[in-house]
Amino acid sequence: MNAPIVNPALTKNQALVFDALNRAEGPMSAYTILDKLRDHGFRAPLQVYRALDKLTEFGMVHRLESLNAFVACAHREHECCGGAQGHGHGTVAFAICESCNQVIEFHDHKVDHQLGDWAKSKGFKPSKTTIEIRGLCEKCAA
Amino acid sequence: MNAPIVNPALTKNQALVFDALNRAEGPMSAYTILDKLRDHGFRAPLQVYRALDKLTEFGMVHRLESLNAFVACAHREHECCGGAQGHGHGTVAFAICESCNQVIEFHDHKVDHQLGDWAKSKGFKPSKTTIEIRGLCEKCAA
DNA sequence: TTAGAGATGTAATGTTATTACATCAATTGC
DNA sequence: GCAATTGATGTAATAACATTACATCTCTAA
Repeated sequence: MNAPIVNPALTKNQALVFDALNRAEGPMSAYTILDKLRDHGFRAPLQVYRALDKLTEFGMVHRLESLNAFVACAHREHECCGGAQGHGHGTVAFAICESCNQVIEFHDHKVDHQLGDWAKSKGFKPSKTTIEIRGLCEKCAA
Repeated sequence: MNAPIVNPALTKNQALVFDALNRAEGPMSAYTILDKLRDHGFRAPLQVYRALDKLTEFGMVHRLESLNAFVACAHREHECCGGAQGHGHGTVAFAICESCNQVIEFHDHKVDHQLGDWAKSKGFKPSKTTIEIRGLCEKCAA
C-alpha cells in the first residue's frame, strides 16, 4: 500500500500552528504565531513552542536561526537525498531577503556533501546543520 | 608603507570585550561577557552589545546564530579569499560540539563558491552567510 | 481500571536584545 | 579659540524570545 510518511496525524495545536505558518507569506516568530492564534484559544507561548518543536521534528517546519523565526517547509513534494534529517532531504539552506522578508528554501547536494566531507575528515558527527544566506532577493536588489 | 589593516585601534570597551572572548575557551553570550566585565565597570548589556557590534564589523568576532553567542575569530593569520566580508576571508563556517561546547571555525572554498553560484543563478545578493554545524566533536563522539 | 505516555493549560521566570535619552571626548572648519 | 559634528559612553527602561514547573486531561495498552 506504500503510504508515504507525510502527515503524522497532527494534534489540534500542531495543526493550528502549521496552518498559521502555511498561510503566512514569510517567516513568523513564535509570539507572532501566538497572537494569530489567540482567537483559537491560544494563551501562552509554550503552546506555540511545543507545537513548533514537534513540527520541526517532523520536518514540516524549519527554524531560521538568524531570525529567531519559523517557516513551513517548502518542499513536501520532490523528496531527494533520502536522509537522516527531516522527511527525506538532507540539509536545507535558506536565502532570506532582508528587504521583503521572502525566504527561499533550497537544497544543494554539493554543499551538503562538501560539509559532510569536512565533518568526516575531522571526525565530527553532525546532528543539525544551519545554512542561511541573508541578503537581497532579485526583485529587491534591482 | 603598506600597513596591514589588522587592529583598528579598539576603544576601551571593545578591547575589554575582545579580551574576554579571547580568554574564554568557547563561545559566550553577551550577558556572560557582561558578568565577566562587571569588575571593569560594565553595568549594562548595551555596553557589551555595542562593543560586539563593532568587533563583528571588524571581523574580529563572530556571532553564532544557533547559540546566540559570540566567539573571537580564530584565524587572524593566514588570510585567504581576500574578501567582501570581515578582514580578508570569505564566509566562515562553524562546527559546534553540543557536548563540550568547543567551536571549530573553518573556511571551505568549495562551499563558499557553490553557495555563491546558487545566489548568482537566482539573482540573490548575499550580505551575510551563516553556516553552523551542530553535533559532536571527535573526542565527544568517541 | 488502572498505569503509562503524550498532549494541554497556566503562571512564573529566565535569557537575549533594543529603544530612548543624556553626556562626554576627539576632530574639523571657521 | 570655539561652535559643530561625529563617535563612544552611561543608564534606565522595555521589548522580544524561550524555558521551567506544575497541574490536568485523554487516550491506550496491559
